[in-house]
Amino acid sequence: MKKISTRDKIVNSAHKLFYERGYNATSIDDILKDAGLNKGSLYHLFKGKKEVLLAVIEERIAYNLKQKYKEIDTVENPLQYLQHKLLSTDSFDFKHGCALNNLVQEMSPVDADVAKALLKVYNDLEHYYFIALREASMSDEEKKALAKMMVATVEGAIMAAKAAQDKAPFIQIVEQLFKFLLKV
Amino acid sequence: MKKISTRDKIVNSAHKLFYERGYNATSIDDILKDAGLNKGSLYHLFKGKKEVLLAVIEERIAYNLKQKYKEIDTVENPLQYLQHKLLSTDSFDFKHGCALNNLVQEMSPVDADVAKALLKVYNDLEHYYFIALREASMSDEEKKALAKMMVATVEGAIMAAKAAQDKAPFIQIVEQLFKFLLKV
DNA sequence: ACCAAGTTTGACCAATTAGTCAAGTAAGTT
DNA sequence: AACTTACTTGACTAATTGGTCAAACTTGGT
Repeated sequence: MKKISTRDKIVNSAHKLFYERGYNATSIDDILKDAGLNKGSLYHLFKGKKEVLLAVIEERIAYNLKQKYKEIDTVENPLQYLQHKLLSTDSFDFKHGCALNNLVQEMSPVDADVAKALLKVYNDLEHYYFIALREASMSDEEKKALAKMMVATVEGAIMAAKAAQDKAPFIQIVEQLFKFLLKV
Repeated sequence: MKKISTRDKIVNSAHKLFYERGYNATSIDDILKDAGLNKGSLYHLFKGKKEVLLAVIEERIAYNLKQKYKEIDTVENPLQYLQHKLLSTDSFDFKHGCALNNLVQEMSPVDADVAKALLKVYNDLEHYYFIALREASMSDEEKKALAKMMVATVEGAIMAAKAAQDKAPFIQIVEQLFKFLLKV
């Protein structure tokens, strides 16, 4: 039974609620209620709601991505590893989609600071896909372009699942994508 | 100088603002201010904010999609036509992304009625891509799966452009996708 | 002109929003 | 014990939220 710092309680609750409801639809009071804290504690630690969001992006979303793909450059068959990671059952929550994607949609056009933080994570994501292509016989430029497309397809697949509120489209699209990759 | 009905003024303003800011971030007062109308007019014509959203989805987003792709089953080279439509400069606003996608992200997990209306449009979108594949030498099942993947890739490309707040990633990904399609 | 239906006006309401702050408590340092 | 710093409490504010409604205005039919 380790005790969780006040800061972590806030960032955890904010992460969860921003993911499930979106940034605008989550109030500070919602976060505090979920975390079991009072208002002053939050404003003692953060300048405001936006700073909480930046912490969520940098300390949770970026971190989770790193945890998910950190082994990809040591693994034997990285493309297969990637496919397996994507299709493993708890890979993502089809109902709420991709935490990164969700925030990009909602926030990137609206706030430059947030957009910058999100773009950094997005670039990391593309980089992991680039590494997954290291065995492929093509130039680095081509790998980069292909990785970009793969990320787009997977993110689009998550969105398709969200539109249908059903995981099936996601699986179908990812399988189609990898069927494709084998041909090239 | 034709005069626009009150209803159309509301739906137009709502469509624009929902697209630019999102549903939750747009207040009824914002819509009314943009439309130059008073509160009672809106509540005379609509039950509430959600009904305005449903009108936007069914009368604007679905309609615009239809307008964009209605010629695709008569055109000579439908795949090339699709590519051209996607890459034509005013095809979409990279800053705000895809109106359909945006609403799916924000609303589908939260409201079943809205999710249903959005899914219908999403299925139409996939159907247009399916038609664009009519010349391809494969079974209808394969075409359907491929069309699904193409939609996902294009939607993901829009999201990549939104993340970067720059149209370039979108163009790159769409080009990569069609380069791919030629190989198969 | 008269009437009834459709439409518009804008003040009003209760609830919620992000953010403030003076007062209190806990925890370490000497 | 005395003192200082870090943290927590929760009442408060000003603004905004979606929604209501009685009164006023248009409009078209007779």
